[in-house]
Amino acid sequence: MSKPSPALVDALFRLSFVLQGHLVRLAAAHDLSLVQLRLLGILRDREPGMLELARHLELEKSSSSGLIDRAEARGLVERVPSKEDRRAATVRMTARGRKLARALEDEVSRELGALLAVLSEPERVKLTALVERVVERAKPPA
Amino acid sequence: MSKPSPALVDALFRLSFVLQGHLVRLAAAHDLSLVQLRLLGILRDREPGMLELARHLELEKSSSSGLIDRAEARGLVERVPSKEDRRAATVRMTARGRKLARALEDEVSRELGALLAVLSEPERVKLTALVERVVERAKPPA
DNA sequence: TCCCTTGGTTCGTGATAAGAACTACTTTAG
DNA sequence: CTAAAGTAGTTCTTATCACGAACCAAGGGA
Repeated sequence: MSKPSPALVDALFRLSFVLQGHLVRLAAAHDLSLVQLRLLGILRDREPGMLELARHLELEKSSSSGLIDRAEARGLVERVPSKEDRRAATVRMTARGRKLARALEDEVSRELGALLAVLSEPERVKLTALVERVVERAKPPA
Repeated sequence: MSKPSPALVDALFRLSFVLQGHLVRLAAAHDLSLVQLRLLGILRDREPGMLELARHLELEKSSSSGLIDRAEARGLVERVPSKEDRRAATVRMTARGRKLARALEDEVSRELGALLAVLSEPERVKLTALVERVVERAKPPA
């Protein structure tokens, strides 16, 4: 359980604030909250029910209900009633939502690209590998 | 302006969500919001005025006013009237706030330590260097 | 001195999250 | 087959928190 160096802890948190800051600003530019942005990210490759969605976003189901209300009102997602279970519905992105998600993804990677330009390609590869191993370890608890 | 690989973008954002998630949970365990946590972080080595503080936190001055109200009510910080300018006051951490900040810092680095244990010491050093260069570049725009 | 700027606070409003209560459907135990 | 228990979602009330506009002093020229 050797403590990591303060420099590393500090650098990582600074990085995380920088990244989140970018996300928040970019989302805001499209009138989205950070949670709505995460929602779009999640729906990119999933079509979860409310409950599952709430779990992903770490929200109460009542909160995600409201979240989807708002997103649906803006035409970004739609509730799809389940055929098998008449209580359930899944949430799916609309074409409009998908387009917005794609645009955001683009802007994000453009901005991040500017930051990462300080590193050489081999360095970026190395960084990718290191970070992936760390986040990998973070998954299990979830 | 070469786009970074999606894998890297993805890994970095995943990491940033993991880190922020830790912060949020830890802060919540002490009944603090993320912003209050950042406040403590900022006050560790500064004694800013309201306006300067708002800038650091990217809040409106009215918001930081309320923020400090709440933190002050909990005895974590105090407003120190400026001697030179009778309008102004600076915000300073109290002993109680400092103690809490220290405890949080400890918990944070303990949790992060568990994550970073997947890397060897040389790898951590490498990671530190890479991340520092990236965040360094992020500073200027601020 | 008069006016403009600056540091802060107050107040009203809006967004969002939690939790409890409720509806409707499914599943399970007898 | 039916009653009881569980599950998926919604609704409603409440609390937090951020913003913006209005406001109050107190500085600082000209």
